[in-house]
Amino acid sequence: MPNKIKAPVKKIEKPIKVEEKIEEPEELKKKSSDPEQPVVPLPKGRKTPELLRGFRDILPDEQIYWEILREATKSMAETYSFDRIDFPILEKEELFIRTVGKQTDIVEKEIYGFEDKGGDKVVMRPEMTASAARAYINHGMLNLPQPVKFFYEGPNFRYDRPQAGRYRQFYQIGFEAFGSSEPIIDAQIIVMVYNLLKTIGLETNIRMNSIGTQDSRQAYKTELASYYRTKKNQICEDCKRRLLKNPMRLLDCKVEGCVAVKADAPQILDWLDEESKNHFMRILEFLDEAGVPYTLDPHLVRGLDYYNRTVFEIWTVNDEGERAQNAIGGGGRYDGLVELLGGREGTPGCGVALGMERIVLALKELKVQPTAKKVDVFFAQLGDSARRVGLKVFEDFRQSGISVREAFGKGSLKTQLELANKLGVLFTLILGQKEVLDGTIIVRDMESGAQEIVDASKIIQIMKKKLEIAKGLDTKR
RNA sequence: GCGGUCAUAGCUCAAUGGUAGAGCACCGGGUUGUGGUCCCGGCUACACGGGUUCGAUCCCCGUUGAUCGCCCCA
Repeated sequence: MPNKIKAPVKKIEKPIKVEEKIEEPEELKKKSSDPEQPVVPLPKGRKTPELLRGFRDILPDEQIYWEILREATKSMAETYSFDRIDFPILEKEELFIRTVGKQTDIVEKEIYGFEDKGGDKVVMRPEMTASAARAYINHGMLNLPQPVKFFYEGPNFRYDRPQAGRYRQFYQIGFEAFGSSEPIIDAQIIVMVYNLLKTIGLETNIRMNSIGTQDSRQAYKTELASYYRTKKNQICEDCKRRLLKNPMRLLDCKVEGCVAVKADAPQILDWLDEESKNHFMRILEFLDEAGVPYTLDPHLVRGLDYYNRTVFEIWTVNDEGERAQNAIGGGGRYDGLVELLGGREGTPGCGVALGMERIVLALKELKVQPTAKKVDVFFAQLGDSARRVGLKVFEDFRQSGISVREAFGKGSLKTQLELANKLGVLFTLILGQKEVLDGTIIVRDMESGAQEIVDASKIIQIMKKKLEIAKGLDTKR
């Protein structure tokens, strides 16, 4: 506790330092750092540090879309009983090597990692499902009523080449359910996400596939590879590489020759074990029932090692643009994950991750126009005495719940009215020297320009009444 | 990691081998304390480095960044 009291005291000193910085940047640099160390000169002509590649600021203009998404997520999570959980950004490297897979691109070349001062190999998380499983085990959640369902939201990091909707720091929303292998769980997650996106205005299609169990998948891979080996002279260079590294990816190739070869390739669905096949059929039945549009995509393979059985991706429909066709989300079942991390044997799980910037991008492209929040009242002031009184009046308004804005930093009334106009407020309150002395406030109706002088002590009630009347007339507000 | 395209003010875009303009935005003004129109003024840019040239924003090379595609993924 004593620490908490001390902290603000220190902070008070800070603004003074900031001012010094503005006046004498060179001086301060020398003082603040080690005097032995020469000041590193900034590159010529570049006064401002630049954004790191693949990183971005999410500006106020865009926040509305993020808010819409977060709000919808929260309410959807509530109705489907997913509880909020947050994980640290830094995790042990081991966590992802064991789960995502050492051979995957994510781990092989996209990890932001370093050794910390204690010698631990740490990484900035490239995804969150592994953390979810880790948390499930760490906190003994196997003792809770199953399934245990969480949702989370936060940044992930992958050192990848930036592209539209792809950043090195990207935000995901995830839903995970541990402890049930019922196909209804898979279906419910898909239905929920589909509806979540629908409520914010995005029409999607789910691409569905099942990759069976480890064993059945392995058998299929072998079969597929041997099929392709016989056609080796007909496929492209990339595919020759895929054949060695990741045979399932062969089915993704768009090169003409390869497409022809693909037509006769063995299909994974034919290689599924009975149980997986059943599981998959049940899910599809549920989706049919729920009216979720989906497409079977036998070529869909997810890049993370922990998946088994169900895999799916969420795509926006009606993407006429030339943009890279990016899935806005993906997920699947990961029945071996918990066990892989040392949890109880056979603990099943299923989840989904949504790419937030991709959703925001889609919202923007589909011209989903978020309605800006309306402000009802603008508070204008003139002169110091008005400011002093105004601060209090403004606070009264805030507490009364009336949406109000101010510009105490501005001097002229003209400027303040301009601002009020831009905000589209219904009324502007004007408080000047004269009004302070008289104990009054001017209320200006912004539509008509009519003004009225009212008793300052009753201003809140008066405005409440006026707003009620004004809004009653204009149903749009 | 590989390939294509691109890089002029905060934004959208001009012009030019002799160092740059507009619109919007922003700030100020059009006499004392009144917005939505109008008028006036101000601010801010040739991504960075090197080469060719008497001289480069413009031509060439490199770097960085953006964008599109491959790979992969959210």
